[in-house]
Amino acid sequence: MNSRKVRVRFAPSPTGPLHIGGVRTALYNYLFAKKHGGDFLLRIEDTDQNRYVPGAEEYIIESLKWCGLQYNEGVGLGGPHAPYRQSERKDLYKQYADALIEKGYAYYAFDTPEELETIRKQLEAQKITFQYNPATRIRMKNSLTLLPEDVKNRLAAGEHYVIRIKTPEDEEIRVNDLIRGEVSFHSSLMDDKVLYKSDGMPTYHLANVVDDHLMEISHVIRGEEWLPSAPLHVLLYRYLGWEDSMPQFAHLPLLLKPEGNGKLSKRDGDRLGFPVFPLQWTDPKSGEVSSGYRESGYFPEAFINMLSLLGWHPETEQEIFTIEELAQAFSLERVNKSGAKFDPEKAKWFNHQYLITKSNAELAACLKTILAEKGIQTNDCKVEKVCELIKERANLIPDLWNQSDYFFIAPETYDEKTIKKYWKENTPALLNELKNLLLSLNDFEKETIETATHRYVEDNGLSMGQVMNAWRLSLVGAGRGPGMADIASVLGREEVIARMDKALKALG
RNA sequence: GGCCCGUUCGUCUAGUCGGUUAGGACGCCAGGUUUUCAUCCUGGAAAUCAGGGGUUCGAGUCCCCUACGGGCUACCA
Repeated sequence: MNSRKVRVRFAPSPTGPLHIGGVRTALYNYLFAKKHGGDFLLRIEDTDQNRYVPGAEEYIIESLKWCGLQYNEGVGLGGPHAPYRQSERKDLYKQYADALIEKGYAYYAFDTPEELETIRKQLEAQKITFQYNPATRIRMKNSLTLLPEDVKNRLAAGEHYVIRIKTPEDEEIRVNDLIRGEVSFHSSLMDDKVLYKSDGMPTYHLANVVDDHLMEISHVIRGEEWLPSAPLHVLLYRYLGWEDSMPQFAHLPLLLKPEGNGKLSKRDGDRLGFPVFPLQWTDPKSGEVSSGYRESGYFPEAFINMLSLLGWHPETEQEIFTIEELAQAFSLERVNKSGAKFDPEKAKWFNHQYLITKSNAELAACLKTILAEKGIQTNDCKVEKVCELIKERANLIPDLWNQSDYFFIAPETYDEKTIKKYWKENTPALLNELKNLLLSLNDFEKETIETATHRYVEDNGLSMGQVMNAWRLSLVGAGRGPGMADIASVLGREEVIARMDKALKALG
């Protein structure tokens, strides 16, 4: 049992965009599979037709692709256990529900949703929560209480029914969790969950267990919200006769809101100003747009690296990992038990770490896209040079533009603070002298400019600050950016002189 | 309400076999480098290990209780 091949799955429900908690679950599954040379599958759990959201499945697939979480089998790819979409496996599940009934581990229930709702409401008034369980099922309308003849007639008449598990009355059910250790539940507190719905679809519980078994899943790595139903799943494996090959469970802690309490939700992102989704998502019904990491200018490697450390810690203090290194270092034993609050600031730091290691050509490609959107014409050589100069200053891809705009567009305004600090009475005279000096140079290479301007400062007993910062103000419009010789050489002599003239005119 | 899980600097966390000045990272602050910003370097503040009881020569580490947080409690996943 322990020597069997590692096969894990990511099994989202297409009810909307995948949020970063889901991506992390997929990531941990992926890393675990990679680490053990196993398989990683994508299964779509669309057994609830009412909650189906168009585009969600495509979104999930595209997200995994962007993150680089390549799966070996699954929706869109196929594989030996196809189909991988539960709605397409619909016919498969009924036989297992029937088998359970036959063995006496499940039963038909004819109570309508309305009837159950009424009972719930009545009990709620008495502050009692209704549970369909060993204690109450004898009072309900099901094949345990009805005459066999009656049941047969109802079924023959096509009456709506569900199939519920027959929970044992007094049994301790132990679930071994790879992250939490042994967790036990008492069966008397569990309910007779519906396994098969009246619409002919299985519920998550049945479909999940059946598919995991059929697909030979060795480890179920999923969110903590599933821990309470784990004993039900254990029971199902047992009743279906699959206990020997039951997968091992690992329930991941949840991702929490950055501030306040509660788990991270769709709303938090845009309220707090950071994405909760890997990709931008437009709600097909409301048209509401939620931002994504990709569109916000994160690199997938950085995004993945950041997520990997949210709830897991390697043995060393290394923080920057390629996905291969992550797979190598990953282990479920080192996954935390407690929920993690997401920190947008650290996410930016991660991106910066990746951004500065990118080649100038790669960054230039990113910047060129932005320039094109803005309709700015330029040449590749310049864009690459600009990227080299400003990469230390950028966190996200859009910063490539935010930190380099002045290379492409002359300043329209001049920063007040910088004016106050560096634009003195003698500044115009200095800039005019500097202008003449620049005009007299044989070429406009960085080194030439640097040598000449430095000598000018020295020969005239000036300070670097008073000359360079005023010059900077005239070319950039503010006190930021790389060295002046760099900026000037990229801008070119003509543009530099024009900007100096413009500043002299504007600031006097 | 019931059941289950959790609780180390603001945040992510190290700490797995009980003996540490409780370590790192992000962020923050200060200083340095730099013509500015950013980077970089150095330093700093920051957790009485949720609280209280035990066990022990000794507990963040083991046990119990309490508090707080979270999850689940659908013919949703």
